Amino acid sequence: MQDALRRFKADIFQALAHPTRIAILELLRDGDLSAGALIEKLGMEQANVSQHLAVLRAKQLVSNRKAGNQVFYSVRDPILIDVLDLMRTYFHAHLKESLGMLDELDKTPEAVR
Amino acid sequence: MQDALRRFKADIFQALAHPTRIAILELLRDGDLSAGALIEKLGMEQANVSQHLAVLRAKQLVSNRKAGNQVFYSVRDPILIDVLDLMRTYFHAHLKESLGMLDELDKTPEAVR
DNA sequence: TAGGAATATTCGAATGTATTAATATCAATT
DNA sequence: AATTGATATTAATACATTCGAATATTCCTA
Repeated sequence: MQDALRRFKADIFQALAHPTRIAILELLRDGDLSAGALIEKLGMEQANVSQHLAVLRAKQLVSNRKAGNQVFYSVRDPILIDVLDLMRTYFHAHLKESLGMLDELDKTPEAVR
Repeated sequence: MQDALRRFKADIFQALAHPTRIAILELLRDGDLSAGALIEKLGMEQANVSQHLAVLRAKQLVSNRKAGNQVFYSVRDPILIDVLDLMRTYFHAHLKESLGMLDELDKTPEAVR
């Protein structure tokens, strides 16, 4: 049982373990977006984004609703946003040591982080 | 820059994306443990655990200190524990739907979750 | 109902990750 | 300095993930 739980947790983290999927969740932070809107904002291949969305769907991190021609995605549980926020705190505390990005970080507009 | 940040975040999540590594962090929750103690508690191959520890070290999720013959590990930043706790809340909210574990879950002693 | 727009799926090649077995390193002890 | 105990590293194999290209599906509208 413990192990099943940990596999479940690991699966969620695995779903978060890609820059594009993180970008998607961050874009969905403030509300729904259509697949097309995501593709445009990400500036990536349609198929690629669609595949990443499939991963997020499979792990149930997002929910989707069809509206005619389009599919709108949203973050399924706001706890996930809390997790991302907590991690952001973590990243800010450790990015400097981990990479040599301290100067760049300080110059980065708030909105970007 | 944005992208570098997301790669960094994804890397951290990647480090968390394995049941054994989650188990290690959970074992380290309440204090340091030697590699040997971890190996014993996990009941896994020495080399395997050591490699997972290497991943956690590489991503700086744990710190280690040598004490003679042994190496003691600890969670480097308590925020990580908070993240795991948040995730636990998440799992409890969604485990039932995600897997068919509801019965097992209800039978599981509190201490295990 | 044919065509077009939006999205999803499948396939293959490249790359990355996990595991085991074998070996190496390092510190303590004799 | 040789041996032992604790931990780390390397190498090989198996398995999973990612990506782009091509194709399929679904819904809308002419």
